[in-house]
Order: sequence, then structure tokens, then C-alpha cells
Amino acid sequence: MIRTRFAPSPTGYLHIGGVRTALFCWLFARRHGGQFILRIDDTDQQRNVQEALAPILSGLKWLGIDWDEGPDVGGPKGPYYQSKRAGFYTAAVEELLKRGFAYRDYATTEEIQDEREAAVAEKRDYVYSRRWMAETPEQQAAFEAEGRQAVVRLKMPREGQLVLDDLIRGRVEFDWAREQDHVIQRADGSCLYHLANVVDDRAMEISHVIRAEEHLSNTPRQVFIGQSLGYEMPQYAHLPFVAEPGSKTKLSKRKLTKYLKNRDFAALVEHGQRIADAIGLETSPEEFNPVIVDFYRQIGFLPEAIVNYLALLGWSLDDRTEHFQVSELIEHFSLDRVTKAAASFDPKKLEAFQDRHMQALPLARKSAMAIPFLQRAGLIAAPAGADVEARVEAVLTAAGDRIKVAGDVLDFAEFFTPDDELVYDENAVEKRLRKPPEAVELLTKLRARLADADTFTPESLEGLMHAFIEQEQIQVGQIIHALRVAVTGKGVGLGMFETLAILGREHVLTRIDRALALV
RNA sequence: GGCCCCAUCGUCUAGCGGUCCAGGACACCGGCCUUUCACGCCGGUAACACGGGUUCGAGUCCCGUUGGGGUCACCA
Repeated sequence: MIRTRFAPSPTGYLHIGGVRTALFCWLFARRHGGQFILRIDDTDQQRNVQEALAPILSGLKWLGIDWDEGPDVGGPKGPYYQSKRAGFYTAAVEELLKRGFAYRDYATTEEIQDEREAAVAEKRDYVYSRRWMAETPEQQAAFEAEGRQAVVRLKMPREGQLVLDDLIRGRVEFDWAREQDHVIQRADGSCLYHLANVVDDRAMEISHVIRAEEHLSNTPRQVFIGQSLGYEMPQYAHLPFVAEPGSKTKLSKRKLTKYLKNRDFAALVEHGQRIADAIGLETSPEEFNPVIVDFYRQIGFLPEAIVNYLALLGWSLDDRTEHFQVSELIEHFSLDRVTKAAASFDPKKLEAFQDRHMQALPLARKSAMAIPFLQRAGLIAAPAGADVEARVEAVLTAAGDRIKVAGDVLDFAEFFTPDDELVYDENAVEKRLRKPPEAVELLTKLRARLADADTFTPESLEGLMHAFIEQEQIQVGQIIHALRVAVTGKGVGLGMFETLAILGREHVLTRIDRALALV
């Protein structure tokens, strides 16, 4: 049975790099009919674990990354919170001690520090002298008589090599002698990350440890712990980093503000901010950020677009296939087609994927996504009536490609605003209504025609317009811009005839009257 | 600094010794379409880091150099 796991620590938000790792773990498990486990890395005992975890769980769920065991769902290998598994770790430490692969160490941090500095000064590799190592009760008693306290350290081999067969990197070799006698348990009895990790992976029967490359250097000590405990070890696969835009540096959750200075990021944030403002969404500059998954959910991105983009960040099927449904990703995903080099995150390309998925979305789903935005902006009532839904669908259809994310529907607020509340863009009014000398006259004449029109469909309106410009001996541009500003208040918008048809005759006439009064 | 990893267009990538004067996508730059915007269409600029090998033949294998990244905690 293939079992993979994702082990986030509760940081309060789901980071793009983290999701990519989770996604690869999940895809691999799903591809092979295995299981995906979520384990919470909260060994540093923060107080608000649940609060800090909620955005992570909801983010994964939103993306469709579900877990077979973990928080909310439980499972046979629980608990799935490391803070609740201390007993397993201390038992492992005892076992390591018993087998002679670990020892109690009574050195103070200052003493260790001195040894390290001495090594640096002499330009040699630092290796702990084990001067304060106590392997017998007598030695322990002697150190304790001095008032010293013990931590437990790994008794690492001082010769030989570890040969690791990484599923992505291939064969990687490490000299044991360069490894330190890492601490695995503090004086207060609490255990450290690496020990906990290995113990849990074994207890949860993880078959494949798929994680970011930063853990590659940590692998030897983990293998040592596992082997010393007699564990059967999992296979390792170290993923390349998701890097900063235009760089190879790891995307970090501590540099959110810095990324906002990136041009493409700034443009995306600006786009998001426009939507957030329209729906009265409070945004903190730190967290309303394209590095955080929730940003995308809030402004109406499609989870499948993000999954598609992220999957291609370090993995590819061939030289041309890019557009994937999640089911296709599951069908084709494999570790041996994962790249080794870091891939930098490109917001522009993510947007391109979003665009493609959005355009492929059935109208009903698009509408279901758009309606909540209109409601939050106060443009339509909370349970939307059938007539309102029909109007939303009409607007979405007419808008077509112009809707990049669901929140973009708010760019077309004029279709949901009462006529007397329509806001006229001053620049547009000046340019299209006041400045052209013939605008008022033409608009007045056209208004009369519209009032008399038999039907009010895009087709009939287009016919009406053609007849009008022919009779007036004008170019269509001479009237259509004025008309647009008159009925929408803006210089840009949807196709003119669709716009008129959706608004309907009454609103069109009322708005033209309002506009004429403005001039 | 030690150790480890990595290296094809600006970016994501294809390429697993010859079919590559290197293919696709995003971005960018032109042009077309056009009632605005968006889309669409057509075209274009643009890469095998460098140096040695191996081989009849190297983007593809080996070594080195350079560059980039990661890691060296009683953090996770």
C-alpha cells in the first residue's frame, strides 16, 4: 500500500510552496490507489493550534486535496497531531539509548559552543568530543552531582557512507563523519522534530516520503534514527523548490512583503484589491498576497486552475500537454517526470491557466461563483431570484472572456445598479458626450428610435443601429461611444447590443435621459 | 566556509547520443480583426553557462570551472 503524508505546521495560512508539496504527495497516492495522510507538525506547542490550522485545512479542501487520515477524519494510526504523540517519541528515545545508538549528554550549550568555535578557529571540521557523554549510571551520577542536566544525543557513526536512492535525485552519498551528534530529546523530556518525524512516519506506515529539497540534508540523521530502531525505511523523493519569481531562491513565507514589489505580483494584488474593495473585504497587506492560497479563493479563482498550474511547476507529461483536469493529473502523475531544478513561481502564467479553465467552465458553475460576489457587494439580494439569476447569466455570457476570475463580475456592476444610482465616469462623459458636438443630437434621435423599436434583442438592435447610421450619414463610432457612456456610465464594457438588450428598454431610456441631463 | 543539490529562450518546460541550425506554453514585440474593452488570428525576438574529455557524432555521457540554491539549532 502506497501511503504518503503532508505534515504542515500550523502557521495560519497555506503557502503556495507547501501546497505544491501536498499536491504532489496527494497525486502520487491517488495515482497508485494509495492513501494520503495529513499530520500536524505542532511540536513547538503553540497555543492556538486550531486557529492557525483552520486556513490550512480549508485551503487544502478548497483545492480538492482530501486526506484519508488526519484532522477531522481521524484514522487508525492517530492521533495526527504531533503534540499528542510525545509518548511514542520518548519510548523511541529509550529504545535508542538501550541499543547504544544514543547517549545522555551533560554538556552545557556554552561548552558545545566553545568546542565548535575552537574547531572553526583551527579550520577543521567540528566533531563533538563526547567529553560529557554518560553511558553508565556512574558517569551520569557524577555529572548530575555537578548540577548538570542531560539531553539525549544521537551517537552518529564516524566512518562510512550513507547511500541514498532518492526517487527524484537518484543516488546521493553522504559521509557519516560529517554528521553531528544531533540532540533528539531536551532536558525537559520533550523531543525534537527529526526524531518525531521518523517515529511518526513509521507508526503511520508511510511508504513514500515526498517533501521539499530542503530536507535532503536532514535525511542522513533520519535514516540513522530509523535504521537504529530497526525500522523498514520509506522511499524518499525530494522535490525541487518553488522559487521566487525570476529567481532560484526558495519562496519563503517570511518575505511576503518583498514579493509585493514584484511587478506581476503587484498587478495581481491590485486586481484582487479592486474586488476586495467592492465586496468590503478586509485585507491585511501581509496576507492578501499571491503567495497565499486563500488570496485566490477570495477573489474567485478556480481551484482546478491552481492545481493545474502547480502540477506543471516541476512536473510535465510531455512536450505539449498543459491543460489538465484533476482526474487527468491523477491518471498521469509520476515521480520520474518531476524536474530536479527549482522552478520559479510565475503569477502571469497562473493567470493564463485560470483564464483557460474559466472559459471552459459551464455557465451554471460560473454563475454560482459570481453570484456571491454580487451579493456581498450589495448589488443583488441574498437569495437571488430566478430573474436575477437569469440576468447574471446573461451578463456572464455577454462578458465571456472578460471575466478572468469570478470577482470580475463586479466590473459589470452597471447591470445591477438602479438607474438613479448609476455612476457616470467623468472622463468618459467629457470625451464621449460633451466634447463631440453632434453627440447630444444624435443620442436624442437614437433615443426616439429605441423608444419605438418593436423588439429589443441584440440582433434587432444592431439592425436598428445600422438603419440609424445610414440615415444620419455617420460612422457607427460617432454614436456608439456616446450611447455606451449614457447607459453604462463607462467608456468600456460589453458588446453594445448585448448591453442594451440585457438592460432592457425602460432602463436604457431612463439612463439616456439621465445622461442627456448631465451634458 | 564544510557538505549536499541544481544548470535548455525573461519564465515553466520537451529533449533520455544522430531525425535539434533545439519543440511547446506563458510573457514580450509587431500586424490583422474590431463599437470600447477582452478574446481570437497571423508573424517575430529569444536558450543548450564555460572548458576539457569519451564518441564517427554531445543539449544529451564523464571530469573540471563558474554560477545559483539548500543545509549545517536543545526550529519545524
